[in-house]
Amino acid sequence: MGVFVMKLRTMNSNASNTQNPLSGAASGGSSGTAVSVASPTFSPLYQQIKALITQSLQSGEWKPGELIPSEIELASRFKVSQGTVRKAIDELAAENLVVRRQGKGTFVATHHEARSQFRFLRLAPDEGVPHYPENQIVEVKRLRAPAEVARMLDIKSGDSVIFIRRVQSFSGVPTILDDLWLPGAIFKGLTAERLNEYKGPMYGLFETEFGTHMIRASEQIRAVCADEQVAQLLQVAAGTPLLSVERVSFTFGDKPVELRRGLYLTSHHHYRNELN
Amino acid sequence: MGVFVMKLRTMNSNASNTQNPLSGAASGGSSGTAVSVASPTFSPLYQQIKALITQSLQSGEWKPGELIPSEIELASRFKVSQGTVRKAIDELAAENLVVRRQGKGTFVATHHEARSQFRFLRLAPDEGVPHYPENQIVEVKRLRAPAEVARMLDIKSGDSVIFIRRVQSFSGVPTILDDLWLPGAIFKGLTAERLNEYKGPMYGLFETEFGTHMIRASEQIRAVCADEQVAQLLQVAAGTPLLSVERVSFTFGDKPVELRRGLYLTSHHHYRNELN
DNA sequence: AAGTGGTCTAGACCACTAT
DNA sequence: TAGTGGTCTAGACCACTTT
Repeated sequence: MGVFVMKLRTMNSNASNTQNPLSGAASGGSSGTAVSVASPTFSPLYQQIKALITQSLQSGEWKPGELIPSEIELASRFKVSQGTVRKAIDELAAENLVVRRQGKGTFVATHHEARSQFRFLRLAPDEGVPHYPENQIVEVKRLRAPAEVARMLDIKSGDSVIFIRRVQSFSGVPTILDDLWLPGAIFKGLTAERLNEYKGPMYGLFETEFGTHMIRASEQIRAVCADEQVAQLLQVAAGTPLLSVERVSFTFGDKPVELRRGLYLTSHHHYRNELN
Repeated sequence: MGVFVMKLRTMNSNASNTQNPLSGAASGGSSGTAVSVASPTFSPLYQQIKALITQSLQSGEWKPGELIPSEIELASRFKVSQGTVRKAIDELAAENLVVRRQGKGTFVATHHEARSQFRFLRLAPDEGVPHYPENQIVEVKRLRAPAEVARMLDIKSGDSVIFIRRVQSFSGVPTILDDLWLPGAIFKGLTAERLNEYKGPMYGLFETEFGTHMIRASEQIRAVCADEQVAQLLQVAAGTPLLSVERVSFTFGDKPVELRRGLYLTSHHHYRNELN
């Protein structure tokens, strides 16, 4: 591994420390590692280290919830200073891929924690504290991906996808109707039983049972009116205004692995967003 | 100023460098400076420096768009290392209070820049690239703050507030109806003429003309139906579903200085949100 | 007491911009 | 050429957690 990093180091004119007087050698288009440069842009060492750590996260060398090696140990492994490892981990922590705990170590982020329950659920009650809703699976079936769905999931039209429809309720009041489309190749074997058995956030199940960790998502929000079918499922009058939240979720490598269309009843809840 | 920082330093058991062997002295509840501890919690030096820089931003010592002193100069002024100043500025940059430009320096953030035009405007067209909308001021008047508005703006019920109603259009199509309430004490002299004369983002005008820089905002989003009056202003049928976006904007010191209720037509646009 | 992340410093060199 | 922010290192000590 040391040699590997040395290689990386020489890929940039970045050898500033006196102990490693490797110089010049602007980014050569040599072997095609994951970190190799697509453009001849400058890439600092800590970014390369970050990429290496991310690879270990993706490959499952360190699993969600587990402790990763200490900064000193990683520095030794990669043959860089602790400060450089620290900066790499700083960015990973900012992206919620890992969680730092002073005195204990750095842990792989997981969706099985109270802390991250509301990271992807932005609907909050107008009054009172947020609660996690009850789930009711309405339907689970396999189908062939329509063109639109295939495009969003970056798979071929007609490929197998798993369709899930569920209703989420707060204190027994139906509030969210979700339709999900998941690539069949990744979520093979996902059934209504498994979804119903599982108590907790769906992304936790995906992470544990299918090895797929959602790391970010992109949402498009619109206002729509409930049609007859939706109105019945949410137990409201047809024509009731609803928030339409279309989400694409991504795992490592910016790979889309979930398409979701949520309809939110906002009579007593709202979608919360902080602009910074 | 040097003495001031020395004081700060001794407020924590934080004097780790060998050149400044000030020791112990756990946070005493002494004099009430801006940085003084409300709770006896540990506050690192760079946070204190960050607070001092923020004060200079708030006081207008460095105005929006201007260059602030270099890291080395600030380090000298505050009698700390460049690395400590750097970490303070890193956080200010992450919060969009300043902008770093390699080789040029660090600048005070401003709302008069293409970069930040869409920081507080999340409505994007379903197809094509985002554009900044045309403004049409419908109404500007002074009134006494209703209880609800006063509560949100942290002023007294009945205090003077300025009410603004405007319509924003994309390519001539009315899409956003905004109602704004601003504290009269801060925005004294704001008229329809000034709003109409001014080309560019409203927050830029607030920043330049009223010395009030919005630094963050909190939004609550719901789905509603257009009533008769709204429908007429947006030139749609009554009952059309609209996004209701209720925003409270804050300036330094978490002081609320704007209440805004936007109604967004989402037939050909959507509210974009990235979850990380 | 030992190990972890968190802070702070000092010094070197690199990348970028302006003069 | 000089000045700025950006990266990298090495070493010290602090705060927190566990043994």
